[in-house]
Amino acid sequence: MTDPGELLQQTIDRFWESVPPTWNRIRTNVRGIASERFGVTVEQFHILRHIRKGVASVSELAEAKGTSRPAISQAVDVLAGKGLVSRRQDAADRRIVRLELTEEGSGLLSAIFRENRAWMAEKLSVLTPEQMTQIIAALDALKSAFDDRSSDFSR
Amino acid sequence: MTDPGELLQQTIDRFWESVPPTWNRIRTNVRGIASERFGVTVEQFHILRHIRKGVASVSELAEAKGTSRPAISQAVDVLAGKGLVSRRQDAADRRIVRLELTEEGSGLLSAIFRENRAWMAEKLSVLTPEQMTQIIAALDALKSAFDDRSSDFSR
DNA sequence: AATTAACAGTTAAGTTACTTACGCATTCTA
DNA sequence: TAGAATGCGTAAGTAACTTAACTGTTAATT
Repeated sequence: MTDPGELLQQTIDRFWESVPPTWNRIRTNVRGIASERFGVTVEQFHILRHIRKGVASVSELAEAKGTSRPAISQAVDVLAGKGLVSRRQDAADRRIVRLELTEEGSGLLSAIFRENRAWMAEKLSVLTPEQMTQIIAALDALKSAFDDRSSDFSR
Repeated sequence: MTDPGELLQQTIDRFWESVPPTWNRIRTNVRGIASERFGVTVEQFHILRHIRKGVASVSELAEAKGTSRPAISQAVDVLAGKGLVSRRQDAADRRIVRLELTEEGSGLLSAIFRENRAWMAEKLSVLTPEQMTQIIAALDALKSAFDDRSSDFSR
């Protein structure tokens, strides 16, 4: 119907209209749950989340979160102090510190997610099944478009 | 095909898989442009963005950004010091400080957006027009689901 | 009309999460 | 085996936030 370039611009417009406020609300919800009920910050929550996803060394975490290694190192220090994360030297390469969630850390992360999911489910329940399947496909496409591996030939 | 509750859970899963990393990359791109080329932080960029959208008082900004009034007041102070934002007392209610972008602030915001849009356009160009229209509809639905006005009867 | 309450914004003091620069230990490489 | 590269941590400083307390302005109560 319209030319492809304009459609692209529209997509970008819609992204900037929709994603920041939506992400902001969800972040606020997580912050409330994480800090008021479990005494961790949103940033700490995100680190726990990445560790559980398998991003389990300081460098990988820094890369994934787009911050510096010292920032992660310090954050992990706090989390280790709270007993939520354990550091263990890698047997094969002793420079690497393998990060793992402790039982408590894992439980805490699950508890935060559980409460957040309940809240999100309530919000999303206004959508039709068709809208949901559309959202799933759209988010998948968006993620792949901005994925590091695509259109990066510098390695 | 599947029951509606499971579809909802899938939607939430996909949200958490896709939105944080995508938003993170875009934020990193904006940070690079804003800080290296224009000497402002991402947070300052977001405040400029909100002001241009018409969120033009300290309280409204705090509400929109989900932070405290002092945080905004301080950030605006920095932006005013850089000559990017002007404060003007509202004529009708002199408690209110009306915020406006200066010519320089407006130009800087546009310049950041221009560069970011070019980068986003390149990334999104791998998508088909069908995927783009789908993304537009999906983001719209997502935004409306998490909008403040829906399912909030406390006013 | 005077007093009180509510509101908009700022200031102050302290905290958290980040940054860069540097150092240490370990592993890879020439 | 020396030197470079890698992974992590420490140190010092900065940016952005928090809560508490304050000023000035408007609205509400009586």
